[in-house]
This record gives sequence, C-alpha cells and structure tokens, in this order.
Amino acid sequence: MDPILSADEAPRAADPLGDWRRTHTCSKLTAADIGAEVCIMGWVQFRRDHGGLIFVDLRDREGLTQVVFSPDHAPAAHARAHVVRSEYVLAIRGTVRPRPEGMANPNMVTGEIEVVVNDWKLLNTAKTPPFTIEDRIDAGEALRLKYRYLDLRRPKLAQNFILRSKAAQSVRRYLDSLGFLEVETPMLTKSTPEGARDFLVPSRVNQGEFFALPQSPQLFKQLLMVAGMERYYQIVKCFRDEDLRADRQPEFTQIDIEMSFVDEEQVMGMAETMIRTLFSECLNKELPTPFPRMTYDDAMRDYGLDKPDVRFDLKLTDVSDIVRGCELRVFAKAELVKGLRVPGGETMTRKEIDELTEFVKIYGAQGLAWIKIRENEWQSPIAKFFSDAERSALAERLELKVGDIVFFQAGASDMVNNALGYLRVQLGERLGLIDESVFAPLWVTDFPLLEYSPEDKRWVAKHHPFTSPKDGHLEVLKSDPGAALARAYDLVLNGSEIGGGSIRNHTLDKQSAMFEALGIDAQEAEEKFSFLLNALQYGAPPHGGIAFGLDRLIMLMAGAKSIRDVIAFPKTQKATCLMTEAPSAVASKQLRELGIKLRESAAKESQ
RNA sequence: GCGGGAGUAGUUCAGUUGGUUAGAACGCUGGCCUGUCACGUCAGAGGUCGCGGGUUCAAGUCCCGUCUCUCGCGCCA
Repeated sequence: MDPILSADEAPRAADPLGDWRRTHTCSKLTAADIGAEVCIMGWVQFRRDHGGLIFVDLRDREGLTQVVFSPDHAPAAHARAHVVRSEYVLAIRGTVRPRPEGMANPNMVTGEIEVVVNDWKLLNTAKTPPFTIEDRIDAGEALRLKYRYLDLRRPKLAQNFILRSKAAQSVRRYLDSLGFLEVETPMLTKSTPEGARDFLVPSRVNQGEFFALPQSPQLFKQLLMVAGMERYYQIVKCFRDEDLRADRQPEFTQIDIEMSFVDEEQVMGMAETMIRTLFSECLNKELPTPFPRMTYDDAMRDYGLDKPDVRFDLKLTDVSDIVRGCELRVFAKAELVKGLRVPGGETMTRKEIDELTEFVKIYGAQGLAWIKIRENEWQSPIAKFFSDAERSALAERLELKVGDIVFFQAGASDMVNNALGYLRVQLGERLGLIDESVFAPLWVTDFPLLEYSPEDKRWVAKHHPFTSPKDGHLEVLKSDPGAALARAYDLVLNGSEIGGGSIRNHTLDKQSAMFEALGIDAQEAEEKFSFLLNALQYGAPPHGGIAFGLDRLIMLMAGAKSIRDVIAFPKTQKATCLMTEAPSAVASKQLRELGIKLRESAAKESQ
C-alpha cells in the first residue's frame, strides 16, 4: 500500500492513486451493503467539521454518500481530514455502517447508511469554486459558462447528459435493428445557395475557395440512397450561421435518417415507433399509438401556427366573413379576422389585458381587441361597432358563454395567425392549462411546397428544394405555386418542432421542375447541384427520410428550459464560447497561408 | 438589424430626492465544537459600483456613448 502523508507534513499535497481501485459509486450503497469494506472516490460536496467528528458528503456522477471521519475509529485518518475543503477530490476506504437511530436522512438516496473512514487519500485539492456546485443554483449563466466543467458537475446537468447518452443509444439500437447503416458524411463540403447562412472554411491548398460546414447532410444522404445503401442514419452535427435562441445553437445535432423504396407512411411509421421506443426506454413514458395527425391547413386554421401545442384546448376561429360589413374599419377591411375564446376569462384584469396587448405587439399586431361576455352585456371597447345580427353571429360562431373573454386580431393573415397563435400558447401557460407531465406528439402533414418570400420577391422552398410535390401537384406548381402541396411532414412535440422530413424527387424531371419553380435556372442548377442531377440519372430509387433535432428533443425530455442545458459546451447568444474564448483572432501567418486579408473594419489584434 | 431585462464584495442581491467611511446573506480565512446533513458558534478579511466620457461643490444614483449576458422579433429551406 502507498504511504500516506501525516497531518503535519505537507497536508495539502496530493496523494498518488497507487493501487487503490473504486469498488462502488456514491449512489449505489444501501443498507444491504452494511458491513462491507468499500472504496469510493469523488468530490467533496459539503464538509461539516465538528472538531471531533467530520462529515463529508462525497459526490460522484451518480450521487452522494455521507462519509464520516471519526477520531475514535481511525485517529490518524481523522487528524488529517481538517484540511478537506469543497471540491477536493478524495479516495475513501471505509466500512459501510447504518446511521445511528433517528439519524437517517430521508432526503438522500443513501441516507440510511454512511461510510466510516478507515483510510483515505487526497487525490487533488481544488481552489474555492466561483459558485457552489449544487442544483439550487445561484450563479449567473455567464459565470457558469466560463467554468462549464464545474457547472457540469451539478447533478441536474449531469443527469441531462446521462439521459442524452441513453437516448442516443436507444435510437441507435432501434435503427440498427431495422437494418439502418450508420454512415458518416463530410464536415467539409460545398456551400449551397438556399437556406441558412453557411459557416465557411478557407482552404490552404485551394486559395480563394471555401468549404462550407453542412447545414445538414441532406444531399449526401440522398446520394447514399442512389448508392444503394437503402437505409441510412447518422447522429450528426449540423451548422447554421444564424442568430441564436433559447432552443437554437449554431452547431446542433440531428438524428438524420433516409430510406429507399418507401412512401411517407413508412417513414412516419418508422420514425413514430423510434420516438415511442425512445420515450418508453428512457423516460418510462408511453406515447399514444398512433400519433395524432393534422394537416398544415387545419393547424393554421385552428392554432395559427404550424406547430400546434395540443396539450390544451383553446382554438382560433375565423370570423372574417361576419365582420366584413361592420362599422369597425380595421375589422371590415382586414385580410383576416380571427377570435380566440377563453372560457372563464372574464375575470381578467385591465393590467393582464394590457400585458397581453404588449405581448401580441411583438408579432407586429397594432393592438388586441377583446370582449368580456357578461350576463346582460358585452363589456368591450369595440362591442358598440357590431350590429345585433353581427353580435349573434359572433356569439354563435365563437360559442360564446357568460364568463368568457374573447380576443380578436385583424389584419394581414400571416400576422393574425402568428400573433393569435402565440397568444394562445401564452394563455395556455399563464392560465395553467398545460399539464407539464404530458408529452403530446403530433404529425403535421400536407405542407405547401413553396412559400413566397417578400424580401427576395420570389417563391422559396418551405421544406427544402429536394422535396417531392404530392401526386398531381407538379401541374399546380406551374399554375398556382402557393397551392402546391409537398410530400413533407413535421413531428411536433408540445408545441416544438422536433423533426421533419419528406419524400424526395428521385427523377430528374421532377427535380428540374422544382428548380424551375424556385427560379433556379438550368445553368445555376448545374453549377450548384450537378452532382445531384447527375446522380438522379443513374437509377436513383424512390426515397425519403426525416431528421430530428436531438438537442431540442433531449431538452423536452429533460424538462430543460434551454438547449444549452443539454449541450456540453454551448455558445452564448452571440455565438461565442466563454470558456475557450472562441472565436478569436489568428496569427497573420495563418491568414497569409490561406490567402486571406481582413478588411480593416474586421481586423482585430492577433496574438 | 430591432425591442425588453440584467451588470455593485468570490456569489446572489439591497442601496431612498445626487450628500458622512457603499450594506446584507451565502461563501472564504482563523478559533471553538463527537451525530451533522445548506451543522452550529465567535472573530476577521474582502469593492476598478461593466467600461469611457459628461453635468455637478459632490455621481453606484442624472445625461451621452459603448461592451457583455439573457429573453424575444427579424433571420433560421
């Protein structure tokens, strides 16, 4: 056995691990282990030094165990233990024993027992951490991101990564059992015109030219289908240089899947079972069979959004036709007028309504009209503008009852749907209509193939330009581009889009027609996508697939508020890493090798 | 690019109408303490009030600019 330093000689020098081996993790000791000689290793969570007895809660990835240094039991070991501080790394050899009568701690998994120390090693000391490592956090996120390796020691965060690992394994097991091949695709690839901004990587050997990091492996997985792989998957990083949100990071992970010889029913069925298996294996939650479905048009009509949160019941109602002739001009001339009836909402205060009005303004609304339905009157700033006929039509259409409040939004249809759709979600949260223990999956289908971009003044792909139109919709595409439907589907969970996919164009003529509709001429298509167009001419099988946002999925499963809580080393909202301080300036030699010169406004001091 | 919130001790925060030496809790250091479990107790140390200007006899506090973190809008096929 290794010699152990005595208390008076260099008490803070670390001991070598030597031949000590861990026998148990800190969560695994129970009353069944009483009497056992064990060796546990971990970090000091709390120290309670009574001068006599010293208690230490030792933490490892799995949990906490109380360790007791006793002057009666092992005087030498006890004498050295006064130097122990928070986050010191200890190896403990001791005996599991029951806590004295009445001293059990019901709040701890291992609260029945404690380990009385026979001998111990100080494996390392630690500076006082800048914040306390416990779930009851009191430090700001910026500080925690700088010391991410300390934040990750918190049990709650550690649990998220245990869940994430189990989830990835569950998905791999499932897909492997169905004959999917895990194939890696390039990280250094070609910049594509459509979609998000690319992260670019300069090439030293090809100066003046750039790789792009993949926004997704979309084209590669299609080419793997042409290559006859038949079933592909990958749990893979994707990169998009767009602004961040609580649920968006510039690099994120997809479960990427593609299959040959299938239609949308087979892809959705496979994906649905994968998600159901995942929830069953990792959370012990049974999701409905089958998942409910809704068309895009129905989602927009009833919920205003293409990702309805169906955990609660409020719905939007179109009343445009009823108010077309009313005296309230903003209603009468609006492209779309919708109402949102809130049962029992009549008790809402002026202040609450004002807050909701501010809320909808975020989405471009000018204001928020409302009517409180009382026994003998409609209390409302706008009720006077409606005729008796209009009132009774509204009451009937909206199924108004005494005690309700109904909110209206009028104007451009995109704005009305967006503002009322998010107002609905806001009300669901504020009024406690959401059961947080429920997971409500929903397929949204029959998406439009294209949407009009006012900014670019042209039609752009809603899903992506490789999505196949529904049967017969290739013709619709030419006559009425906005009406053409896609063989695309999204999976929505609790109001978040967690996955989406489509059946692809596997023939050259269909893909060419799609490019044409998008205003990509033959020459540009050739430049950007010749490899795909070539491949489609060599016997591409019918194929389709789906991709899930793993981070967002784990975030929902873990009940985390931010995607950062399920990514080991995330970026801040300005896409920087507070721990490594990336991105950073580089030496001018590096830039010279790449043939890159910075514009003066962008140049920063290099190291 | 735009809007909201935040920035004061190691941490989380308080700080009145601009007015004495900027406070509290936790943490930290030292003493005491043999059944604690966010131990207790006594004592102590600890401040570029994000940064830069300005107004003023006097600025944590008022004004202008700027940076960072965060939530959202736009953006994200």
